[in-house]
Amino acid sequence: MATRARRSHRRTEALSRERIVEAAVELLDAAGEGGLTFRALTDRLATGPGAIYWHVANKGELLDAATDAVVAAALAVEPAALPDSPRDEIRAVALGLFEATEEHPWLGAQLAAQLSRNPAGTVTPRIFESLGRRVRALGVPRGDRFTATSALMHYILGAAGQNAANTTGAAALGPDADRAEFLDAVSTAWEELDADDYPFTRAVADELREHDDREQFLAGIDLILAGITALHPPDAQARTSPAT
Amino acid sequence: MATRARRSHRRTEALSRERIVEAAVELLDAAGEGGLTFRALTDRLATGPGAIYWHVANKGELLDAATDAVVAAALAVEPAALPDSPRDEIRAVALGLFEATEEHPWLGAQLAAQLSRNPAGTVTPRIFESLGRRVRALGVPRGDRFTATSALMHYILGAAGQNAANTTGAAALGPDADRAEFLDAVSTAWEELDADDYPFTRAVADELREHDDREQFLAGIDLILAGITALHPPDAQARTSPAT
DNA sequence: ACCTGAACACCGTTCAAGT
DNA sequence: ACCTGAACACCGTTCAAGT
Repeated sequence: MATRARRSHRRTEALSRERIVEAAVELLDAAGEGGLTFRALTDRLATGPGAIYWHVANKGELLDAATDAVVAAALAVEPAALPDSPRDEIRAVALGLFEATEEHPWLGAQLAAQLSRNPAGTVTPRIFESLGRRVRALGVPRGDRFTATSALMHYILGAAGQNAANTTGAAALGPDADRAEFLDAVSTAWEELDADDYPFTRAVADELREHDDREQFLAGIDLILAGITALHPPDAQARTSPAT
Repeated sequence: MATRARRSHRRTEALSRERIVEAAVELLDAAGEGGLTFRALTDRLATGPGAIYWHVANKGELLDAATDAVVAAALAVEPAALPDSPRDEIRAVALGLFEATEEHPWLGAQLAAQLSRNPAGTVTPRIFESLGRRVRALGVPRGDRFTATSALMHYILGAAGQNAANTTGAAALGPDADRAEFLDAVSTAWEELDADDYPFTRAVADELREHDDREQFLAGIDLILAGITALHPPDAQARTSPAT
């Protein structure tokens, strides 16, 4: 159906790693992980596969770079005027990542995959640093910061994956199906589970229908923040000299 | 190096979906997601691709089935004598899933991918039900159970993904490299990050080196449980009639 | 109903050759 | 140094044919 009007320009700019990664993100956004192929990429960039391999080692590295670019962009919003309570900042950082997985539905699965492929990569430190500074500012004692920050990060990654699933699921229902429609379908499926094996899931299925993703996500963040404060009460010393 | 001794039997059992899924899990365990191909599968099962397609719709469904089988097995350990405090049960269920991602390093990434591919699938309800029952038994009021259970599940999925990354990463270092060696390498990499951009991550890098994965994971569970108790204190009514 | 296996379309990657 | 594009090995999937 769509007219094949790509390659309208005969490539004015030279090829670069940035342009390639940018095109990769666009392809991923448009058609998911299956949409990113070297054929589609060469088409869009009006070049041959060899040119891409000059700038990028392989497809895995390209996926890593795309993931990193999107995460970096999501975290870069911070400098703008944010509420200055560490607690609200953590909520804002978390929500920024959450929203990135809404804009880029491939991101959730990719974050997990990227970690497996390249665990020493750049994505984890980025997120970890952004959260950890605020955890320190919260007054969490030195020895408890690693645990608290990890817990926040793991929750965010897990919830982001689930959220991406809902976006993808809605898209799979049809081009004009929205999220509410999809959650309604899942909720109905849950209500039809075996009564003996799934009493709890059946009982809360209707909450899935009504729930607001963002609110739900932030409620989880609040839960963890409450746990941090309960288990690791602010250390007076850490608070008076926050740079420690 | 390994002698190609597969197919020693001329297939005594008939092919079945179970046998196929079982072989798929074995291939995934042995060589990761890249190890599962229809060629390897037909080889191992001494059959042709058409036979597999008779029992399974496509590769995605096969991956889903493998993921579901492994998760179901991990959760099935429950019936055995478990500590009967809901809190300890939640810890045990969580640890069971965590250990499953250690045994099956592909599981972490696959859980995220499976959710995206088939969000209405069987894996989420299984985990959700298992955790949710204990959250109810904990005395969490009706309206807060969904949030509490979701938070636990998301944390577990995120941490499982990260843990799988460490296992995969260690394997990538070489066949005889262990986990501690890998964490040491990541820790060093973190210490070499830019001092201006990554002060927090650099400061806690050494804790990564010393940390025990399981302890760290359970500390996160405890954090969330503490948050649940703090934010949603047990409802006396729910406790006296736990079936509500 | 269940299985065989050749064939197809497509993919990531390489590399000799160009500028 | 950077790019071209044909070629290669491999993959998921199909399907006419068998039992």
